[in-house]
Amino acid sequence: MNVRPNMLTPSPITSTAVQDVLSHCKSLSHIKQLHAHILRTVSDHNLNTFLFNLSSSSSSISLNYSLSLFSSIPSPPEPFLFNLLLRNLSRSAEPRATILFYQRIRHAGGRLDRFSFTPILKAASKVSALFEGMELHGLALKTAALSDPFVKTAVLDMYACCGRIVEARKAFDEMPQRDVVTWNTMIERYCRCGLLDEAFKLFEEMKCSNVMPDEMILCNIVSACARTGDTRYNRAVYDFLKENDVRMDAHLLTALVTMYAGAGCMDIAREFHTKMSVRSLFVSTAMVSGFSKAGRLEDARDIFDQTGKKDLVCWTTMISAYAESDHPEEALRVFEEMCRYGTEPDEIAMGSVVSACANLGVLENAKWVHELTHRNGFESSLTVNNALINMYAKCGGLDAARDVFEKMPTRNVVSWSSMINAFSMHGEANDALTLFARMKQENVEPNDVTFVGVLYGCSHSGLVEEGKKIFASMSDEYNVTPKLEHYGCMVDLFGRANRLQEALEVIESMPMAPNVVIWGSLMSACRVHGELELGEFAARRILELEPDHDGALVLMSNIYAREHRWDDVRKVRRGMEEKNVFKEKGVSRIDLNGKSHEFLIGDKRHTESDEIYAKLKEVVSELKLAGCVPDGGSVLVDV
DNA sequence: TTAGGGTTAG
Repeated sequence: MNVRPNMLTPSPITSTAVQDVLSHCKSLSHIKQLHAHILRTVSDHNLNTFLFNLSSSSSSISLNYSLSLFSSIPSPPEPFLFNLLLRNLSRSAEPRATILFYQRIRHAGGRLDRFSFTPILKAASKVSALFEGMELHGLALKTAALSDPFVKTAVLDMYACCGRIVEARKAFDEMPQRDVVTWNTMIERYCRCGLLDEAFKLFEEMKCSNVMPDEMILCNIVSACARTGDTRYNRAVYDFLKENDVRMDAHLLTALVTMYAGAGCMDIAREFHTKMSVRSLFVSTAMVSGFSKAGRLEDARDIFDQTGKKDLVCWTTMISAYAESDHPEEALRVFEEMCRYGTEPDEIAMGSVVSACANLGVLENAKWVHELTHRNGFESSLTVNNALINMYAKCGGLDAARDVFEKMPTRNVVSWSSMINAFSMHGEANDALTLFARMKQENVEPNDVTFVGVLYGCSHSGLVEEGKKIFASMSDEYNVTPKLEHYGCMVDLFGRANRLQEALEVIESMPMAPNVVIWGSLMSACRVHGELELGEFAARRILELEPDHDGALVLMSNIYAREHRWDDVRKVRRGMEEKNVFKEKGVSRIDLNGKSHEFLIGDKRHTESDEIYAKLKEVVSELKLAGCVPDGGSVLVDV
């Protein structure tokens, strides 16, 4: 770089030349050379231009150099000289430097003008410097800069960012006039600290005050609506946008798509999604997630396939979509594809793969995925290990689940609950209770999920008294309010133990309305114990809630059949056929030497079907000899 | 020679 046209008599360079040369300065020594040249030409004007241009740069070298220049100026500088520097310091990675510089100006007896306040206040907001912010507020009041709406909005924002939302609102209320930016600042800050109702109230007030909301404000309102999870707001927003013909930019569309996708309104989400000219990965991932939650896997896959460069979150969304909707094989395929494309899984991605394997229910696959987690370095990951416990439990690998649990370096309440649930699922209620006691010894607070596991174990193993005690301890000892599923466990506990009256009492004493599952539990208990009258009562309650409930309809027709009310039987059966209601069939699956064998009721598809039925006959006759008589009551008409 | 507001996925 050569900024010296003549070594002996340097001539002054023009402002544009200063700007141009400065833009080519790559290091501190370049800047110093230029500075030296300007000093030798003794031009105040050029020095100011030099300062301006230094201050307008975003590089920290230039900003630091202009700071050092200011400290060498003997008399207090005029605001027009440093306002640009304040602005760029406040936007830099070190906003605190703005406040330090401001303090130096004050110390040197310099004054601020209305343009100086906003960047310093902004810096105070960024670093939560409430004390300095308040000082500036006072100073603005004294110098009448506060009459400037920009300064007032910055003061408001400073209070809100420093956690003083009440003071922010006070500043807002004191403003004689508010434009759309002021309204938005206040609304956005309310949203940020979770005061959504206040934000909505203010939005309504704003509309009454004849200020038209713009896309930024609507963006905030939409995101607030999404956060409430209250779908009534969604419709209101939609109508407002349609009625007012609002212009929509990418931010607003993003907020809209994520809100509607999150709420499961996928057709509206798609409407906005197609309006986007550039679709960010965020938005596409939100669409994939929304479609998969709405059970529309093919639509989810379409969006996923249309998405160009995918990141880990996007891949994971698709993997869990398949894992959670009974397509575990597809989940594993997508995972393998992701790895082929060179995306390394993290804990969450790995957890989704593990839960896909859990739903596959095949122990061989479970072992394979377990190895995979080790190969990827997740041996000590809490979430992955928790998922492994659940996976092994669902795949019949109780010992493997226990092994994972015992080897975990750290455990949380999820780990304990998962292991307790694993024991309960396998009918090992005593082990579940022992583990529950150990959990207590190790001072891990149980949560509602833990109690579902413990109570489930008790009900399946007939530990009625133990179950009663534990249920009572929930609120007495642990401050966990029983939910619907806990009452369900209690109904099941009494029902299985043929204490049907007590089961009914649980239902009657519940603080919430019993659902189909609760009545269903009572109904099956009645069927098993031949309590037809109470069973019919439960079945009727179910049919009130869900007229096509297969189990209740089958039970009703069986009851009528026992009583030889054949007309009623035919009526129920015909109704079921007309409405295409079929008893959902339970599937049994056995994995043998890496092969999975599936059986339905009356199923003859298996290649060794004849041998299997012959063996079954043998077993049943041995059972009869041992005094066990199969109950044909519930298959009277069903078969 | 300058100024105040935004969204978002597993």
